[in-house]
Amino acid sequence: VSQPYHHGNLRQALLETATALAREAGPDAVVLREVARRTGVSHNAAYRHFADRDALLEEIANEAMAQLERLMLQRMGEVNATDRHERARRRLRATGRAYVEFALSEPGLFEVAFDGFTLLDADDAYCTPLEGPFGLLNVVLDEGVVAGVVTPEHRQGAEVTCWAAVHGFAVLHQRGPLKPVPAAERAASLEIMIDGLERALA
Amino acid sequence: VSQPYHHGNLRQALLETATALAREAGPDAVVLREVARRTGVSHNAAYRHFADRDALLEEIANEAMAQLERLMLQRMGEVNATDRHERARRRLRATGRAYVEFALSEPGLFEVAFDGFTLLDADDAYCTPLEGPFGLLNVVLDEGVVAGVVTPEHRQGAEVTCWAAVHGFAVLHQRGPLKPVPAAERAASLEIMIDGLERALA
DNA sequence: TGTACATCAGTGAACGCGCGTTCACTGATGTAC
DNA sequence: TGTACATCAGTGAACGCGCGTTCACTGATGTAC
Repeated sequence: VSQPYHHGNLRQALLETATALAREAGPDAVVLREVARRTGVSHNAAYRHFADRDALLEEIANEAMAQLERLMLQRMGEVNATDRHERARRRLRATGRAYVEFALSEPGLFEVAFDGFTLLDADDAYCTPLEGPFGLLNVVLDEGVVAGVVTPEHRQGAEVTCWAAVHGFAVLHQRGPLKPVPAAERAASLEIMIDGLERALA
Repeated sequence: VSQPYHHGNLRQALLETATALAREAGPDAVVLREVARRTGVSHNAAYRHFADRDALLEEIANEAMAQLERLMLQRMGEVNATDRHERARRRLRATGRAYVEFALSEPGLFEVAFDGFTLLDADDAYCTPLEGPFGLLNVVLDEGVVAGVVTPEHRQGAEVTCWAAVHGFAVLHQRGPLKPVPAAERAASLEIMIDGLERALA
């Protein structure tokens, strides 16, 4: 037999295939039978490792969210200004830019990351997420207050404003009516928006 | 026969049923066979009136977009300030609020309205939409410039900033991670965001 | 005014597709004695 | 060191589902003469 009966690390292999499918075409493309096919395994083998399709999707979503966070952290880390004020400003901007960058360069993963919430009920417990991209945004905003980039009065609710702006920008350009806007113009208009956000927070 | 063989206005009836389905559960719920079932007609009768499922969906999407625009116009019209500056300010705010109001009160239609663009290719011709909700936003922003609510330097790109903000706000609360935020808190945070946008434009 | 006939609107059966999930199974692995 | 046996991982067939779309049809309508 060319392939051993026991795969060895099927769980990981399935996750990778599924992630690849998600990258290519979003959540709907993550189809159990196709994942199995591509991994070269029978169509029901996945049930040894995941309760059902939703469980598999959830893991991909978590990983995607982590990737988004990692990119934000990386872009923040690339800021090398020494001046405290300037540094906080740039880190704030870098965070927002990274969010949009991820959404537009990995549309499938971005979609998967935010799709799980559809199942969420409107009257589920609301736990302020201190972790993840949202948590990171809060950190950077707090830095902004300390460095004088964000006025204390404008700090409250700033998370939502900033998040909404970058998220909306991403969605409108990724799969919305602004999809045909050329990349250069899109980049310019993102800078304009971030300028505006800075003014809103100052 | 209780029902006449010829329906008389089947096209309209199908559209209404389909819109009802879209309202209840979004684009995926608009299933030809279900539309036919609910309209009390054979499952393929729709093909006399629509080329295919996509054609039907597109009509619902257009109608949904028109409804969104109508709500925005209505809320703008309800502003009764006489002072020019105050009036422009309030109309601007009302426009944004109406956008979010529609998205959250008619999530299914809102989703349908923006779903058609998924098929759009990234390198399709980019025609600045002078009509529709986006056009309306531009009108209100121009009014803002005249009335001194929006600085001329900040007018450029303001459409995208404002649109992105309200759209992101809507999406995050409608089917995103902010879904569990209670209505009162959500309303307050929307006002904070609009305050911020005003500062960004001034 | 009456009737033949073209046209239109709706029907019922069928095609082809693909999915998620379950069932009873078989092949491989490793551990206790 | 060798072997019985429990356990685990993967298989193949099948179930039940529902969809969009097409085909050849039939029932109703209206118009030309």
